[in-house]
Amino acid sequence: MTYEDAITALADPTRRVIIDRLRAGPLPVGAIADGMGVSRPAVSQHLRVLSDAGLLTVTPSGNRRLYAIAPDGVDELRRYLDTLWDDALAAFARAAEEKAKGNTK
Amino acid sequence: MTYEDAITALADPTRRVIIDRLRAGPLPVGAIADGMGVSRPAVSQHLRVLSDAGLLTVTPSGNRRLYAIAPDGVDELRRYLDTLWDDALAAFARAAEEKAKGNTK
DNA sequence: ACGAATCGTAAGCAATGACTTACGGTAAGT
DNA sequence: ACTTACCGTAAGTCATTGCTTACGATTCGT
Repeated sequence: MTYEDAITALADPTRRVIIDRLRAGPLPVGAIADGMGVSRPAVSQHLRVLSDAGLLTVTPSGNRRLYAIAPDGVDELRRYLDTLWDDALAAFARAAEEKAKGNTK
Repeated sequence: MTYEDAITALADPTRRVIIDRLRAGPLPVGAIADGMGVSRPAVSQHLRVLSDAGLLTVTPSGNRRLYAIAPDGVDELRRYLDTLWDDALAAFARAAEEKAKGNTK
């Protein structure tokens, strides 16, 4: 649910492939696993991790289960990186200013 | 150098603590490691990973080495999440539209 | 010039995690 | 009803990786 879970989930290459496959829209597990190089149970486990991290939503549809990217989960991680970026820029500017002040030579 | 290295680097909790300590500005290794619960060599290894991922810059200053957050590296990861967020929103809107169209009953 | 401080690297170890095969459970088709 | 399709879970294996201790290299202080 936190951005830490999200970033941990996205750290795995296989899970990023799954996310990429869902960029165009929701897919059932079989379609996701098809031609991915890993077994379908492995994909199921990854889907579980991504769902727990809040990055995916599941909607059972009859026999199958449709997975889709959850914009809210992505946004949470996005906001963390925004604050990190702001702080980094501020620190960078401050360091440049200090350096300029110290240039007495 | 890629966003994949960056996200892998940020997946570790200890490394996120290091990043947090650098938000206010550059610090030498000793100051980063002080009171962190892990040994200084461990911090050095983490700094190496973060640097390789393009998230930190190193500026040797005499005896010490100052580490600072690299805004460019953070921005690269930020842009990846932005595109992911855009696609997720578009897919979400499309799915909602399809659902509305299918509501003949 | 000599000792202390700062830091990176090497080697070894233990824990985490990603994968496989096997199985059970529910829905769809005939 | 019975078979087939779709999916999650359990147990076990193997590679990855984060940590520690030990060591070497460079720089500062006196």
